[in-house]
Amino acid sequence: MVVTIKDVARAAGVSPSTVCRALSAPELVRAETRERVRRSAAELDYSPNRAARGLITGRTGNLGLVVPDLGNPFFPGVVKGIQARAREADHAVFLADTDEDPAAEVRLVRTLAKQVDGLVLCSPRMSGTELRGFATQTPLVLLNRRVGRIPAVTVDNPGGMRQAVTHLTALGHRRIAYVAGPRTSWSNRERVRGLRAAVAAAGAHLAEIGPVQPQFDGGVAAADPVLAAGVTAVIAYNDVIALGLLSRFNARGIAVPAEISVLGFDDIALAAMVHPSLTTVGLPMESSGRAGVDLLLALLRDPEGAGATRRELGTHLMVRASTGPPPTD
Amino acid sequence: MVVTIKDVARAAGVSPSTVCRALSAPELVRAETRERVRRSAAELDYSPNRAARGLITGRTGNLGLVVPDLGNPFFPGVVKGIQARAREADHAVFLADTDEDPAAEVRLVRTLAKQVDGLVLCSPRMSGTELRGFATQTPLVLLNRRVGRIPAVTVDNPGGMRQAVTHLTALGHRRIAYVAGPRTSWSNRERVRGLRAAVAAAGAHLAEIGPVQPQFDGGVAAADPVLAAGVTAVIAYNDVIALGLLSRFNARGIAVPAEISVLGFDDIALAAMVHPSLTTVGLPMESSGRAGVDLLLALLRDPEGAGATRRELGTHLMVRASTGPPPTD
DNA sequence: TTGAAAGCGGTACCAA
DNA sequence: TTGGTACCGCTTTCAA
Repeated sequence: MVVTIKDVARAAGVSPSTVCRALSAPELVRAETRERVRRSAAELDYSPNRAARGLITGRTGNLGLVVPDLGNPFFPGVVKGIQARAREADHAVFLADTDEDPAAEVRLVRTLAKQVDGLVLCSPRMSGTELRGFATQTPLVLLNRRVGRIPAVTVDNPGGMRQAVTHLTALGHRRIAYVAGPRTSWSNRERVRGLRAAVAAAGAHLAEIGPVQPQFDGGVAAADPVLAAGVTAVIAYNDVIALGLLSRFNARGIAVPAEISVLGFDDIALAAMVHPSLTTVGLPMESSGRAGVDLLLALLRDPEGAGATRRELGTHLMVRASTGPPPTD
Repeated sequence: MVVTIKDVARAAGVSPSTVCRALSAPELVRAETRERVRRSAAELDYSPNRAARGLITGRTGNLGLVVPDLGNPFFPGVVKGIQARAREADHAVFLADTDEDPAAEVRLVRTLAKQVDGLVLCSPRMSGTELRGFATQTPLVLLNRRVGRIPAVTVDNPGGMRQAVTHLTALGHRRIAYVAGPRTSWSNRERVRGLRAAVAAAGAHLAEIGPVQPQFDGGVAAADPVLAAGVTAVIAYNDVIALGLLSRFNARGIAVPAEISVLGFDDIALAAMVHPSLTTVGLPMESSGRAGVDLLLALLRDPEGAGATRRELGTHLMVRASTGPPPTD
């Protein structure tokens, strides 16, 4: 059987109340008693049942994290940051993968909400209305999405696109393609917005392909339309799509970057491992996670949230081997 | 505020007991009352607090999952399988990443154990003694590790190595290198064992390199020693190491597979995406996860576990572009 | 078929 | 400084 507070109380010859105090408000207990209780607790290897505690304090010491798809190498980075920061603050993290299913997402949020102090929703797929509903019931922080006044951590997508376009136009590219991610993705909309502005400002020409699934196969499928568009460079919604492009170009014998330059977004670990290595816009994945937890903890301390409820983080271009000057023919 | 069973009871004009029954043992409630309760529950968007329920039933409907490092692309596959199977059985999954830290692993298991019905520990790093201790206190299933009689799901590592060696020797290779993973890894020990036997049976020669970190950089570091060993083929502990090998070979201008064949282990999604695509021993990652949950659920139903407590799953060789005949000079 | 009451493992208040 | 008691949200006897 699991050891409870009563077992410790009996072993130490005190009441459960005293055990509770000795462990969570030591200054209220006589030093001698405190020590006795602590020894008993240690001997019995006691640790309080957080769920039971949460029932009365309203605080479980647990955070919930919901992500759409752990298979997308972008998310593990965020998860790492969140876990690290949460652990520093002595909170455990419960993680749920929704498998890109908005309905499952709603169910999981509902289930999790009861057992945690607050939730971090990473790139949530559910509707803004649903999100607003949850936000009124439970402390909530969004990552990579903005909905009303819900606390959120985002990255500067337009700024990233600006850097990407500056890089390409400096190399001499004038005709650029974009392979779009899901229409429902907030990040995709932001990236398109920034891209159009940057391309227009540079007086270059933009060909928009897609949307495609933000996966390897999406990139494979987009490769031929990209070539048909007669561009000298292509920017993908994310790195995974870019890898699909590279693969298909390779299969068709198209040299990268000699014949076409390829640029990704996210800087997943993989981007540096493939050949040619992928030029990409790096996002601060771990920092995003940490910032999300910081916002959530602040929200828990001060539920009315007079403090900052928004964070926007910068991006940085990682120039690698997949981009170069356009062909000179 | 969150809606509780009392709110539903009040709305439906019945007692909390009746609400409880109407939702979890419908046959005990008159049809008319049952409907009234259900409508009220739906209107108020009520869902029971699983932690509170767990306090009394001893069943939370939650499973805990502990993995060493989500950044290793091997684990998300397993996690997917576990989540899918758990969801079918109406269980939520709480996932903790230990960041490869055995001490953190112990802490997390202890914290999680109180809030879940049982735990799946994926490739646990803690000592066998500690594992045995936990196993007596809480329902536990191990993935990729065998310790005493603790229920476990493993894959046939020696069998996978046999397939790999058969493939290489059939191509004509006689001198093969192995880049080893961590000495503490149960899987690595099993793979080495199978490999030595298979190489000996084929009358070939084996050069053992490492151990190295099971990461990209580990593979990069191992590449030069592999070449120095004068082999015509190399098998890596896992795909990530193999990718590091490919990268370094490429940088040194060594053609794969013309000059040396490279073979991985795991079949992470990435293996098919790189160029040249990676021949590798595929493990049933999702099935492992599902099987783990199955074992755990069986254990919960029948704690004495008269049933099967072990599952070993098969492996399958994925022949791709990174292996070919040895150079003919 | 339904309700009242006890209790799961804790914490918090009040009184001693 | 300590113990008794009530209660968090829910389930489960036991009676009615």
